[in-house]
Amino acid sequence: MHSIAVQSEEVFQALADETRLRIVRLMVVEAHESACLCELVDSLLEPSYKLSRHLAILRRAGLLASHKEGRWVYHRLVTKPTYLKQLYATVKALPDTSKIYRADLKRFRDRMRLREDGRCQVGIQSEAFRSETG
Amino acid sequence: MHSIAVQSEEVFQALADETRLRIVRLMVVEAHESACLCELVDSLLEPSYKLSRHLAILRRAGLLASHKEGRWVYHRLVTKPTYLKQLYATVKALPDTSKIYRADLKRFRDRMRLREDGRCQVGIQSEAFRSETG
DNA sequence: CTAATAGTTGCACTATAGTGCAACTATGCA
DNA sequence: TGCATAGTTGCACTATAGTGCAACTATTAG
Repeated sequence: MHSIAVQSEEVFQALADETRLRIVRLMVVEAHESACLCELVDSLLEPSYKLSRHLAILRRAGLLASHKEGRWVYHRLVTKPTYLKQLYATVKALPDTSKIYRADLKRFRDRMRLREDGRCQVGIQSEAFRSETG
Repeated sequence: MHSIAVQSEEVFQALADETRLRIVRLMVVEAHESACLCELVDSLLEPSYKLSRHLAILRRAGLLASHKEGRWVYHRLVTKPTYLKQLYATVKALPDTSKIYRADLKRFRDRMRLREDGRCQVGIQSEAFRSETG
């Protein structure tokens, strides 16, 4: 799973970008759960191409594992090596200095409620979420 | 001390560089101790202008606090907010994938032994340390 | 089969970050 | 006082990272 070949500073590089940190902040809330791209798109109000790219970086750094179910790719946090557990503890302890996180989290929780049978079925709903927080 | 104005991703940016991570890896060993630039120069075998720059970045991100004693500036880790404690726990748990850290640590320990009265008095000794590890 | 769409990626561009060289500032010693 | 040196920083440059647009691939529904 987690490749020993990943350079140590790469895990910090993975979180050194605002968007990627926003993604991981949402996912550490329920670290055993997964989220698909459209759920993240709706929560973060960021374009899918952008988030798809960032998810790839997180995956390459060993923080995310992904699996496909039909059209949907679900991403979950990798929690196995100790240092990743510690890293997520760091993320959880961060203050919300720019207030972005709280709004992200609310949208995320609302968005996850749209699941049916524990899976995302509705695709991207950004327009609805955008006007809610407008 | 630690400024509330620091952006969250900045603490990860601070460690997203190999050299800066090498610095912090040495300092977490004895988190209550401090080190001056020449001690780090000799341990990491990197030029002083480079390390001085990197130390400034770590300071700006809130990870380091510095104080001057005569010609020497001593730097120590800031441990106060919970997330920094967690961050250093992450650093401690990292594997030494590229084997650099072990050599750094040995030089660091050797170099700290050159202190007199708990203070660095000898200035930069890189040449001596370079041939030791040559 | 066609159309819609979740998700990915090429290309080109802009923005940001790291660093070598040289010079500077501050401190201590002879 | 002059010299040495710990430590810092300006300048110019190279390297790296993020992103918008457009196009692509894979899956599903009608």
